[in-house]
Amino acid sequence: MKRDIGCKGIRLTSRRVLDIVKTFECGQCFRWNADERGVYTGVVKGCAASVWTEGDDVMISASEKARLGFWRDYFDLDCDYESLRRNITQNEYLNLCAEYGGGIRILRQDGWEALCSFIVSQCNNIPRIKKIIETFCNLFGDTIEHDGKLLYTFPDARRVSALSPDDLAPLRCGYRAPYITGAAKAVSSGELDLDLLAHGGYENALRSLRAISGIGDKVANCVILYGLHMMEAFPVDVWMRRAIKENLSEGFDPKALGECAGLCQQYIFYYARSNRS
DNA sequence: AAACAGGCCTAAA
DNA sequence: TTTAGGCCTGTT
Repeated sequence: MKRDIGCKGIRLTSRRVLDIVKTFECGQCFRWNADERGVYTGVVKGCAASVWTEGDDVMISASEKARLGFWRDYFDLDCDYESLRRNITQNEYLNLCAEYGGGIRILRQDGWEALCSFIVSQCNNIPRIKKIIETFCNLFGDTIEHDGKLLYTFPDARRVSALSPDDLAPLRCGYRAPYITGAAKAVSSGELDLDLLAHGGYENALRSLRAISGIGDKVANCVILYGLHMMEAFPVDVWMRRAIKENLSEGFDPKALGECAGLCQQYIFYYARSNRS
């Protein structure tokens, strides 16, 4: 019912700054789900929220536990995307992608969740990725209540490190199961310190992540971009490879995009996926 | 039925 | 350093 939502929400930002449908559906995250009214509900770092659009405003209803600043950070609202976008307008194709993807935010997700999620994503499709992660949370996460409903947190690395690949059989994630438990052991033991990596530079993060079994160049770049919040990361999958080949010059180098690379990648990816045949 | 899906690992040149 | 084949599973 609409009235419930109307009274409890507070304004997060404008719809021009944050397009929730594009942001949640552009493939960077897997745990936000819309109801029939278009209200998205998700759990971030143990905190639940519902987000929706009302006229020109984006509204949010979250528990007391997480202040508004927490969600502003998650949606990267302190970063000026307009100035980032100016860096790519000189190329006609990139400009088209940027126009099409206007309102997309690169979410500042939890590093461990991003790590697991993109391990699961390899050679997989989005509905199945979402299902595997949902089962993962339902089985091994903690329960929290939000808006009268029971939700699940993403299981932390310590919890998962105590599991065997066989324990993950209900996920039906196949050969990825040992990758997940192995990564959990690396993170919970401190061998892989994601907080440290977030401040230690792109190249260092890439090297450290790739040392983990099951993490190659593509997954590592996704973790760096979505989980460690380094905008120079530029994940290239089969969609990106094709889009680049068909639309950009042979000498295209994402490094030239600098701090805009990650956002630019998201625009290209979203445009390619949205206009597939 | 057989191929493919938002890769990665290993073995082999 | 690059390339082929295999891999869990679900869908087409």
